Amino acid sequence: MEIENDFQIIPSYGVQRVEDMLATVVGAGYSNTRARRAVLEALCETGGQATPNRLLALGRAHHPALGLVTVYRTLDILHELGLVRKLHSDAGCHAYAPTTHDHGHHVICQACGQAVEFEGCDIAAVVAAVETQTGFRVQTHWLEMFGMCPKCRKNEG
Amino acid sequence: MEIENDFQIIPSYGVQRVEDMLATVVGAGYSNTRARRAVLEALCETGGQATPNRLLALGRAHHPALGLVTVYRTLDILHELGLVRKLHSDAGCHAYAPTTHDHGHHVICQACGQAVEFEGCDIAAVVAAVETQTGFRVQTHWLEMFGMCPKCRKNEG
DNA sequence: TTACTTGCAAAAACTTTGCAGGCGC
DNA sequence: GCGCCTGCAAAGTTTTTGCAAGTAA
Repeated sequence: MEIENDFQIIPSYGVQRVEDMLATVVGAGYSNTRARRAVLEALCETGGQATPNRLLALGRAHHPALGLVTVYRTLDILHELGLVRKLHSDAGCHAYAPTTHDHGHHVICQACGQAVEFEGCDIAAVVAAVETQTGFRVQTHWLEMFGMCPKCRKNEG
Repeated sequence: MEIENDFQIIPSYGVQRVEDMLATVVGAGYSNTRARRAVLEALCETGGQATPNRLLALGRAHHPALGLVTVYRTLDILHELGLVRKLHSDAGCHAYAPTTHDHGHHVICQACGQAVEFEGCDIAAVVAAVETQTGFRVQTHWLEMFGMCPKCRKNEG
């Protein structure tokens, strides 16, 4: 199996490839344009998350005329198709990360910002406890973890 | 025990009272001002969450000259003192909710927007699985649930 | 009285909308 | 060539900053 880039800690959880995402976009009836390819390429070079502004900077390496508006519009499409998720933190809620699993949540490195999706979030017991405690009926949830990625832990000794 | 308002589903998880929050603010060395009391009162009238703009509208009932900037600055202080948390959702990340527990997360009604804090989020097993899966060392996490509150479920029959 | 606070105005940051021209198919 | 797509400009939102006047202690 081919390693895509530095950020790929565990191959099976690596960054989704540009071609796969592009195929989904085209399959949904959208055109294969230079600007959209540039955004997808940028997204795959980010280490797991990026703000629209950062995607613009990275994308311009592939397509110098790329505009910020197009980044936003492309992210809308990718979100609609389930190819990206929005990440949230107290530091800001402007980052997007590529999706790699059906029911995915992210763990984010507090040192370098790398975001990796994990699977198997089994919190049924917690949900049941909350329903009993509050009387709510829980329909969906949202979970994010923050810590240190393997690389940053190694660099800290 | 006195019921504070409509939004208090379970007494022990009810809205924190203005006086308690004010005592904490004053104890931290901040002045007891009319504007700050107005924001605290607004916060306790919201049903568990509100945006700065909504707090401004509610707060002006108590202090007509209240300005939006002061709402933001007061929220900063309350956040620093751990008295409010920021809520996040795909719909937007502009809402704040009063804190009622040490390690709190919120469950939010998708119909009326009410937010209630719950305690006892035991996700140690999930954290351990994520650490094994990704190689990250998880330091903190963040969890939010979405569903229907008792009142809205009743209204839907 | 003194220092902290406030509210206005303005700026900054982020996101969306309108539109004429360009590009994919 | 037709119609989707793009990028610029401008507008709309949300949040922060500067500052003179006001208020708590």
